[in-house]
Parts: sequence; structure tokens; C-alpha cells
Amino acid sequence: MPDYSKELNEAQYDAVQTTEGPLLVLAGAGTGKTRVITYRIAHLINNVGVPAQNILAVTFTNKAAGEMKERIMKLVSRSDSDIWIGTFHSICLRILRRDGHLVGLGAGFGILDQDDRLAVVRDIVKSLNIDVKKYPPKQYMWRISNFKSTRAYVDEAAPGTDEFHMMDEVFSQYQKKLKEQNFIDFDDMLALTIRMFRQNSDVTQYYRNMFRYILVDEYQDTNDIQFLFLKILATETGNICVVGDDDQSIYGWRGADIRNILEFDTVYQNTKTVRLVENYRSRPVILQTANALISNNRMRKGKNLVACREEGGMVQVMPVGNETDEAEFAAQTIQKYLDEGTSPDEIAVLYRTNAQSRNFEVLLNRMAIRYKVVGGIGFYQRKEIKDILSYLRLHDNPYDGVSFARSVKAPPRGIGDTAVSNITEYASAEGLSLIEAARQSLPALRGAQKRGMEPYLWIFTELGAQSKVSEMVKTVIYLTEYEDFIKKYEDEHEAEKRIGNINELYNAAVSFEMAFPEGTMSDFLAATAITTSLDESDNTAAVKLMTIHSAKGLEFEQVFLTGLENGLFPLHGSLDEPAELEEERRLCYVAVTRAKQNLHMTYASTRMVYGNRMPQRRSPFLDEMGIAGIKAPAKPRPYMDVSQKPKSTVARTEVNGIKSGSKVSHEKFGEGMVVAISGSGDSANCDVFFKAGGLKKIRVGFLKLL
DNA sequence: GGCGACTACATTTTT
DNA sequence: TGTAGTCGCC
Repeated sequence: MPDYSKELNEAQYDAVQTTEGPLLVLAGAGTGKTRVITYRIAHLINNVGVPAQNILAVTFTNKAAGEMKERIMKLVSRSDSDIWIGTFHSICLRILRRDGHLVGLGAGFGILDQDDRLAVVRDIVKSLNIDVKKYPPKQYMWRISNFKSTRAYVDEAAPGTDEFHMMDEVFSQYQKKLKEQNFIDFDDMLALTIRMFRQNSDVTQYYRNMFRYILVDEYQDTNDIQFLFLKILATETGNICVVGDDDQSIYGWRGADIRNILEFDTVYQNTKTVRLVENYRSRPVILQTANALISNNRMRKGKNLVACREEGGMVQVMPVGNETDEAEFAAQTIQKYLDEGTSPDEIAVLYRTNAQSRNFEVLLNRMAIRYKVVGGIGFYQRKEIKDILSYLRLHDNPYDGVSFARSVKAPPRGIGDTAVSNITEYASAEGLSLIEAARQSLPALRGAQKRGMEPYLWIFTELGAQSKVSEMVKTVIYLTEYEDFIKKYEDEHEAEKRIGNINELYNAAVSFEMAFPEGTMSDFLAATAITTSLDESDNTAAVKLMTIHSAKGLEFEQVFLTGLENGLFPLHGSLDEPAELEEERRLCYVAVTRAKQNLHMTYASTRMVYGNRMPQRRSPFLDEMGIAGIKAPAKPRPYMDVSQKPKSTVARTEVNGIKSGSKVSHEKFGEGMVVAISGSGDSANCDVFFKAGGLKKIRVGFLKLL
């Protein structure tokens, strides 16, 4: 019987050992919450004797699920591997694959991803002659999604018409299309699972008996529906352990309800609460900064992180002229870290909005530093991948109108919108599959259309003769002549990338077959639908660029937190809404606590916004961090903490046109950037950060402005 | 029916 | 600034 007490601190061990009854683990950033979950599962299996299949663990991303599974495997024997670990969505999907017929789902139902569902909504909105200028399809989609995350939808109520024009009609048509084409969307995964539970007490009981121990990670980001899902399953045993940090709740905009964690102990009677506050990740100076910042929030349980690491590292605030200077500063400092031997994987550039990544990419490119933009458009959302997949999806589900419309036009083959809607309408009226309808339309086609449609249909005949997922992928790539299509349209570099992606899709299919020898095409397609950019593995050593949201759960030696400007971070729109401002502050807290060693924060005095250069003011968060009170690190790195510069409202200190942020050159040290200026006139000294030599103090007279 | 050009547009975060 | 969506021409 393994003893885990030596591998855990007291609070962690307490959480691991408390196996019965509701348990709330309030785990601050870097306090080892993943460790608690993995060890708790190991403890349940190895020491309490709970069969693995009686454990359900919910994570935030598929990637996190994979990593957790790996870690657990190291602690338990191989025969104990069949724990249910996954995201809410993947778990519900698995349940619906088994029992979805109870709520009217056809076998092998497909999943409508974000793009597809927008396409469906757009069609409906157009067909209803709604003024798309006044009521954009996106609005409807958003509305539908929101409604589907409510209990009303679970209970099969109709949406309220409310002030929103035609909402009822759009919604019911949307639902009808989904049903017709045997689709569910993202929100349905949870909602239909719960509906199925509600209507089938015997099935519910089956899952209750199965999931006798439930663990949930990142509980602060759960929404009402997810809460309900857990409540239904856990209500009998009460063995539910949720781990989270109210200070890191950053998905309120997506419906996550911070009250889930704040009120957990009132919902579940006799909850035991364990607080993890000992932080093993960050230098004390970073934690001070984080604590100071978050103490400005009112909606929180309240806790301060306690530093376990020794003094060292630093928090730097770097004012820069504009977004290019900001990127240059980051790139140069990164270069310096790399020269010192820091692994690129230990460096991250964080920003509030995806659009900010651009400048960093340009500068890092120029300096030949390997980087990877994390998040954004995921692999399976890429055009070329969706094109290929649309054939496979249509083959898998011949009623899939979205995939029909997509595949028949990519590559173009003379069939346009008119033909597509004719065929779609015909299929719908006759109850035919789209492939069958297309086949029947063949005699009516002439010329280019006929010459296009015939080989198109032939592809599906070929697919019908195959069963191996990877072979089918290959067949589509080959028979569509997709590579030629790409080469014809894209520039060389772009084409190469896309062809690479297509090959990567084939590889993914091969890996899928190896991982799931029994897996069907439906399974493969489902996997592609719920895989997001955050789930993609990053096996190349590269500096990471990402939004703060994407950085949740990660840690880096060196963190650049950029764009700390009022209106950007906190983002405008949150400024006069206290709850939203608090969420922005939590987001900032998440960013700060990603750093292990050094935290560099930048803000620009001007920035391009929608193509206009706008003056910017520094973020109030910087002041809240109490930057001024931070002592210099015991063993200072060769940087200057310029945060304590006099806050002059007039132009910043400037001598001979040289000011902070200026690019200058020096006879001996070469090119550099001015970080700070002290004194005035000819005797002024500049702190200059040289590309080659790091930080030096130089008389202004020896510098040449570049 | 396809394609290119233009314009208008809106800009948060994504399971 | 960048892109998505529309319009009009071939």
C-alpha cells in the first residue's frame, strides 16, 4: 500500500486522503492541484480499493485529460487504466453515443462545429428574409447557444421570443435542420445528456452506480449546465471533489458561473474545504505582485499565496513607445535569455487579444527565433482540412447538408449555390440523402456541371468500398486532386504549408487507427470536432505566443505580459461593469502567476487600434500591483526596474531626441535600445539595452540616435 | 456559375 | 488594419 504522505504537503495529503463526501479544494496558482487530483485517484485505486471504472475525472481540455491520464498511469497498475477522464463535452459525447437514442438521436449522429452551425444559421436567416444587416446571423447563433446552455432547453421549453426578432422561428428551424441531418451541436452534448438523465431514471442510476467518485478540475470555470450534470451524478454518493481557484475564473463571458465554486459548500452539505496556498512555482516577488493585484477584487473567497521558493527573479515594468517597440523589446530580451541557455519552451509572450500576436511574430521572425502561436485557428478548423473532412463527413452521414455544400464546391467543379440549393431542397422534399439526390439530378445536368458531378459522386462510391479511416482520407485527397487545387490558387509558400497540413491529416488518421483499432469513421470525425487548438501537442522547442486565456494552467520561467494599457487590458467594455472588471483582474492575475522566474510587463504610449494610432494610458492594474513597493531582487539580473520612474505627465525625459524606447547605436557596443534616462543635458546618463552586451549605463553624448 | 474587386465592417477571450 | 461578405462583371 503506497504511502503518499512524503510526496505531498500536509494540505495536499489531507485532500488526497479525504475520499468520502463533498470536498472543495481551493487551490491557488502553482500550489499543485493537478498533483492532488492524480494522487487522489491513485490513492482511491491503490489504497481504498476503488475499481478504476468507478472514477470519473473531468478536465478543462482534452490535452489536460491526456496528461493527467499519463501521470496516473505512472502511479497505478496497467489493469487500472479504464478511468473515465475527459472534458465535459467528451464525456457527455461518450454517454450519448451509448444512450443518445433515448432522446431521439440517430445512431452515428454528427457534430456541428462552430463554423458549420453558423453556416446553418445563416441559411435560415436568409431564407426567412431577415435583414442580415440589422440582425446578423452571428447574433442568432450566439443566442441559440446561450439558450441551449439553460435549464429551460434541457426541459424542452421553447425559447422566449423576447425582444429578438424572429428568434423563435430561427431556433425551431435550426433544431429541425439538426434533426433532419442527424446532428447535434456543441451545447447539445451536455444539454441532451442531462435531458436523457431526467427522462430515464434507470439509465441515470446506471451512471450513478458507475461514477461513485467524481473529480473535477478547474471547477471555477463550470457553468450552470455543467453544475447540473455533476449534481445529478453526485447527489447520491456525495463523493464529489472539485478543485479550483475562484481567483482564476476567467470564462464568465462564456457562461461560467463563479458562484459554482463560491457556493459549493452550501449546495453540498457537509463539504470539507481544503486550501492550498503554498506556491512552489513562482519567486516571492512575483507572488507579492499577484497577491497585491487580486486583493482588489471583492467577489472572492480570499486567500494569499505563500511563497516557497527563495528570493530572486524580478518583476519588470517596461514602458515602450508603441507596439513595435514592445515587440522589439520582447524579442531582444528573449534572445538574451536564449543566449544564456534558457530553453525556448520556458518563455512565453502573453497578450489579451489574439490580434496582438502579429507584431511579436514579425520581430521574432526577423531575429530568427523559433516561436509557436498557441490557440487561434486549430488544425481541424483550417480550410483545407475542413474541405477534406467534408467529404468524409458526407460519406459518413449522407444527409449532412453542410458537408455536401462544402465538398461539392471544394475544389470548384461547376456546381454553385443554385445547384446546391436545388439538390438540397429536392433531397429534403423527397426524404432522400444528398448523395442520392445528387445522383438523381445527374440526368438534368449538362456540360461543365455534368462533368463535375460525375467524378464527385464517384468519390463516394470509392469510399463505400473502403473501411480503413486512413485509406479513406487518402482516397479523398487523391480523387479530389486537392493538391493541384491548392497549387493553382495559393502562392508557393502557402501551398506548401497547406499540403503539409493535408499530409498531417493523413498522419492523424493513422495515429487514430493505432490508438483505436476498433474506431469507426464516426469516431474519428467526432474526435476532430471536439479537438481544439489547445489540444494540439507542441513537440517542437519554441517560444510560445498566446492569449492569457490559453495560458491557463501553464507555467514558464520567463513571461512577457504585454499591452498593459487601459482599454486593452482591462479591455474597454469591462471598464464600467464592476463584475467584468473583476474578471479582467482575475485574468491579469492568471497571467502574472504563470511566471516562475521573471515577469516582464510592457505598456505602450501609443498603439494602432483599427488602423488609427491612438494614445494609450497605462493599465490601472499596474498600480494595483503595488509595483513601487517591490524590492530589487537579491541578485539582480542585468535589467533595470524602470517602473519607479517619476510619473511625469509631460513628455518623458528626452535628451537630444533620445528617449526611453529609442533605438541607438554605440561605437563599441553596437545597436541597443534606451531603457531609461537619468539627469539632463549633456551629463544625462542612459540605461541602454544592447543587443550584444545587455544593459549598460552610457553618457548620452556617446550615443547616436538610429 | 465563378471569380475578382470592392466596401463595409468590426474588432475578446473558446470548451 | 484585416477580413468577411456582397456585388457586379465575365
